[in-house]
Amino acid sequence: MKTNIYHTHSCGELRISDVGKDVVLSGWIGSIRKLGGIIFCTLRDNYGITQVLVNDEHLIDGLCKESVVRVSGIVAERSSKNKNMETGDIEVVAKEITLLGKCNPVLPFEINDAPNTKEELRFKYRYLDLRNPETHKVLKVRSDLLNYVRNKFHANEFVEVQTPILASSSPEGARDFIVPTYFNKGEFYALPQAPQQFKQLLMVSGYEKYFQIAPCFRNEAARADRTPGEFYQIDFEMSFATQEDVFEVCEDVVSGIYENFTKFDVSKAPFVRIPYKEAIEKYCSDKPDLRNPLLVYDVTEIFANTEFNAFKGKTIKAIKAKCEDKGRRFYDDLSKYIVSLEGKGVAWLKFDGNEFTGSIAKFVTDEERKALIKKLNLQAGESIFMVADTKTMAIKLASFLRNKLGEELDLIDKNKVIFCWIVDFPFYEINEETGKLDFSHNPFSMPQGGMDALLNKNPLDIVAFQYDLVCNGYEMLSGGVRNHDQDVMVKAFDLVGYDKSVVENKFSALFNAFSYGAPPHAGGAIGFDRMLMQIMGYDLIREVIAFPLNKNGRDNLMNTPNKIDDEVLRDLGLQLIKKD
RNA sequence: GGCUCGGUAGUUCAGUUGGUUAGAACGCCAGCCUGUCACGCUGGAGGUCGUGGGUUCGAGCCCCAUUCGAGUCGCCA
Repeated sequence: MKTNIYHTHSCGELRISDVGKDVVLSGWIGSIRKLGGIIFCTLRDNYGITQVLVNDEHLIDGLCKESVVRVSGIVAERSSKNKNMETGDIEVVAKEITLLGKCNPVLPFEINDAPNTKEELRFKYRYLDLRNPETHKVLKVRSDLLNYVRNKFHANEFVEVQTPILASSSPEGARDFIVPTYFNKGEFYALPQAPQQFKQLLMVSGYEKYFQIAPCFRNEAARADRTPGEFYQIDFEMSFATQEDVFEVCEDVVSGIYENFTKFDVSKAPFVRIPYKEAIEKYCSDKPDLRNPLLVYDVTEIFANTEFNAFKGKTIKAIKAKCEDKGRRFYDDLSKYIVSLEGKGVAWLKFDGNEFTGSIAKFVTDEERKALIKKLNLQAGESIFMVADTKTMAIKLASFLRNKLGEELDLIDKNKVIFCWIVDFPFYEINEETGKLDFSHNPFSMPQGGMDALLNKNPLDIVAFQYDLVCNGYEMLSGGVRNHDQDVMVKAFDLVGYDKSVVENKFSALFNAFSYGAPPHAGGAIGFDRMLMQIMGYDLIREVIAFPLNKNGRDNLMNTPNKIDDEVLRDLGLQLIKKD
């Protein structure tokens, strides 16, 4: 703490050893407790809280809570100490109190109670919200995490490069934010959805190891765990590196982060690797929450000859769980939940060790019953929950059902953090709308087997060097070994019906660069905000962002976005279309 | 774009079958109080019940529309 006219100490540092010292503190008045002849105030700054004893009422004339003041006085030992405060052994006996910043006595909400206030109001007055010590801490932890990550990558010889914000549309699949410009009327920048192409170009430049805590922009709807508009990724790329090399770096960084920033019981590296196909089979999800012990079974074959109409010709997924104590209501609520996701409902069976009871018990034949018991290794007291639909839909619904059951039956240990790598994502898939072959993820990852696989394998059997790091059901990282070979790239696009000219034109920078000697390279990007959210135990990503946009992409503090003057529009060569 | 939930005092909320002057807690204001730390006690002020229409003798409550906010599906690596 630098001594100046405002302070000799911070509000968090005075201790019993400082008793007798003349001190000056500055900060916000947190509370004023008048006990007649004496008054206790708390003074709060960035570093802590100190109690101020005021013996003369006139010293605080005209002051109210949250006023900013300078207090000079003498440190004294308290006659009644407060063990809950770091500075609780002492107090500052005020000699002089100067108002530095006055405050309206009626605040939009109480600072102490800020986290319990309606989010809308908190964010409109975010500067007040962030005064609350609990909320205040978030941005400090964010800062520490940024620092940790930077140091970690620098220590591993990664070069930090800032890639353009004013860029052109990148093929990530989301909609772009478009920026008009005065210099080139009728043309637009796009804010980058990720620095994907730039970082690959840096590999061609020979930097070998690149990283950036990169702002990314996607013009898509928000969720509790997804910001609208902008977010940050820990983006990195390595040349002459394999998938295993990437995993090693990530496991080191991620393990370090969780060890240093959390008290969770975290899975140890190396993290378990699960092929995409297996993840879909066992969990019906490519981002399974492994804290949840429930597995999904495919029972389509068992019901191949069923008389139950809702099952006929459908893919049927089943989950078994112990829930003897649950009544009819539990099963009905699950069914409602599945219906809300556009499913048909949940078919369920209770098993007492011999017989089934439940919604579809009367349709289950003796043969089907035996097959179910065998396949699911069913025990007395367990129930079976089933969803039947088209294959895609059944998988989706089973995934939601698995999560919901895990939550409702309290099967998820909140103190655990379990990481896994989902690997071997399919390179191609059939586009459900067009019925044609399409890329399943991004077209820049390397198909396993390279040109040989593209030429000789069934495209739907080709898997990519494409991987996700999943943690407790959240996708924390996504990456791949990139395709750096022009010929393989052209062939990969050829299989989905794109001519060489499409690749040349659409991704000209990268494609051209690869004709001048590109090293094999691989990398990924960690969702920074989402990881911080989890580290700090929040369910809302907005909590860990300084000035978050709301669900609709608005900032009611700064009134963003807003209309611009007609004159500005004209200068940009833009015209608005009036809505009907 | 769909579905669900919500908007009542500065804040967080309650408000019964549609029925007198719309309540509580916290905060604010005033007074009392010399060891509080969620201080305590007494009193007071504070409301266009999101907005607009409708039904009714009568609407915070019922109906329609609209707006704002949240969750979720679609979407989004």
